[in-house]
Amino acid sequence: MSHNSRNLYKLLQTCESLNTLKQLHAVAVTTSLSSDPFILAKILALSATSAFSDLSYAQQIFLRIENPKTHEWNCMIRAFSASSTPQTALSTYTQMLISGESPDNFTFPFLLRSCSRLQPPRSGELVHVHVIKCGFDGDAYVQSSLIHMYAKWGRILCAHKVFDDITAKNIVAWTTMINGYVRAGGFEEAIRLFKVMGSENVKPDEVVLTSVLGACANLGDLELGRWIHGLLGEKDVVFSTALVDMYAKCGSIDVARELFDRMPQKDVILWTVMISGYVRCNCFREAFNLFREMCSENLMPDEGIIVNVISGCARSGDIDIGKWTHHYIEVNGADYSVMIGTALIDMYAKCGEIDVASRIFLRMQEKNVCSWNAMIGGLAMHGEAYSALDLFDQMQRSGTQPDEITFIGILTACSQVGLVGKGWHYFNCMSQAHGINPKLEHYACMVDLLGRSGLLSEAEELINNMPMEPDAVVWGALLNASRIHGNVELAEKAAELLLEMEPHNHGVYVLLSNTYGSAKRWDDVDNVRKLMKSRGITKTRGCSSIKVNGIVHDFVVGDRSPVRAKEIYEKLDSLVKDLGLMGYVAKTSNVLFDIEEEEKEYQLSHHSEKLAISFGLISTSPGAPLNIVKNLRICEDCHCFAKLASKNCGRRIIIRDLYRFHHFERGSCTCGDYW
DNA sequence: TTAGGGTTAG
Repeated sequence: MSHNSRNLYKLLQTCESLNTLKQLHAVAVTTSLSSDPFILAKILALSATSAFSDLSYAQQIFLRIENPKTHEWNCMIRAFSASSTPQTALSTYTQMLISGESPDNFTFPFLLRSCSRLQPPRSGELVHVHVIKCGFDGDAYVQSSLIHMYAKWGRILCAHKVFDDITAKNIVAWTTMINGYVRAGGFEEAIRLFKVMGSENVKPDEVVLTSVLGACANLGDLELGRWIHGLLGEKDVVFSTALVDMYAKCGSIDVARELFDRMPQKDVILWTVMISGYVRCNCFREAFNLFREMCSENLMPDEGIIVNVISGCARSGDIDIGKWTHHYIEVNGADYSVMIGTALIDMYAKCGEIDVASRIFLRMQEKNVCSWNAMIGGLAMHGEAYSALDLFDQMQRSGTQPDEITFIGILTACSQVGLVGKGWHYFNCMSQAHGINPKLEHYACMVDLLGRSGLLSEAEELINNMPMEPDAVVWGALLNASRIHGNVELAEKAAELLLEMEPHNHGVYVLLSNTYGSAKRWDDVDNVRKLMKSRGITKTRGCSSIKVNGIVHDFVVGDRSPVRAKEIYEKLDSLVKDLGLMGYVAKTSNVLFDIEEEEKEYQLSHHSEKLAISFGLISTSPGAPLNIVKNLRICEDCHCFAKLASKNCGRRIIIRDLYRFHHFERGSCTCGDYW
């Protein structure tokens, strides 16, 4: 190396921006120093893989290298492996082989990283064969890269096979394997491996412990999580973020917040973790406050945070914040991503604005299975069963493969309109045509569908033939169906099993009691109430909220204090009267007390008032006349007034057909409000 | 020049 070359090389080593690099490159060209292989290789490396890399610039340089050696090829493969087009790394590798250069131990880790980012198996398996042929299967770096690739593809057994074949496993191999299990949802296995690692005297570091924290978070293993915290304290931001996430997911949201506040430097992921922690704990106000705090600090929220905030709105039913966030996206960014679009569809659907959800869905350029699922599920939730089924056909025509969530939406849709035959068809289709084995949730949907349609013995038979143990949701569906169809015997059986599983679930007592009430078995009603009392179980009072112009109005059963209560109840009385003229007769058999018919009817209509208001049947806007909104319907079971829409104020209205509605609170019908 | 770690939608 000449004196000039050495000086230029030194300058290149201190180069920190693309501009400087380009200037130094110009110097090299004008002084003919670019013919020096060391100089050119350094310029190539900086343009291809540095923090300020420019891939097309690197490609231009590479093309001018006459006979690139393995080192230069590696440089390009490495650059492509991290680029948005990882498949280019593979074609570069092929060109390298054609050019006559051989891969070395550095080539494969880059190449395998590219493969891990592509759909399996593509060329990944072929690269694995090359690894073996070239004799690099004993290289520790290559082995870890192979484990990583298979694990990322979800082929955890292949990954484990590679792992098992390593005679001297280093900490990186252990970490890759443990993390592979965490990604695949094998949390217990991850922790088991971590313990084996300890028994083999491999000292854990913060990287492997970060993965183990992920397993603790998902298993709710606060004890192990705390132990890890005690072991390392609060290391770098990645480890500390995993700690915050672990505490939040284990329910210790306050500890998570303390840690978050203590962090000297907060990056976007840390903010996301804290906000999503609040959303998960149903602390929506805190989540939103933190989101605004972040925005006010001029930190640009990324996709993850926005998705979190929107999903918080979907769950809390706070459409105002949802719309604010939607507006924020429209103002600050152009098109929204698949994830944000999907979250918006879900939010609008759950907040009752299915038309807005549909418009967003139609506008989305790119859709994945989640987007279709959100829309199908949204339509099903709104009782638009046939639209949901049509969309399912469209989805298949578009080439998107349905998954297990899709079928939950489809079966829910069938349940809405009592499509028993179609329900069976889709249920069977799942495994036969799509290779998806029905899970507990699908069985619960089928039991619900059959049960509601009056096919109680078929529903019971399905439960008896399930390949897994039925859970509380499945028995709950049967109990509810038994209540609807007045089958006391079956209701008792379901309730008994349910109470074994969930002795404190007041909904079970309510449903059972209602079933006895329908059968006029007042002594049994009384017994259930005594049982509840002796077990210290109290029924939470039914409550609905509606937010009008930023003010939340709560309507609790029997509470007559809401704003404009007098007007509302007067309106309601006239509504009930009109309904009577229209031929509506309240079905009072579900009311539990052995009271006069007239009194029952009164209770029913005035229970319904809060729902009528909640669901927008009666406008409560200040100054606005109390109008009855169109599309009034009555729930045959619980007599609520409902509109052809649903709101997710912690409750859902599920529509079966034009004049038959059912009002649910996550699995148990709130008809139980009529105590 | 090479391998391992944190979040997020249905």
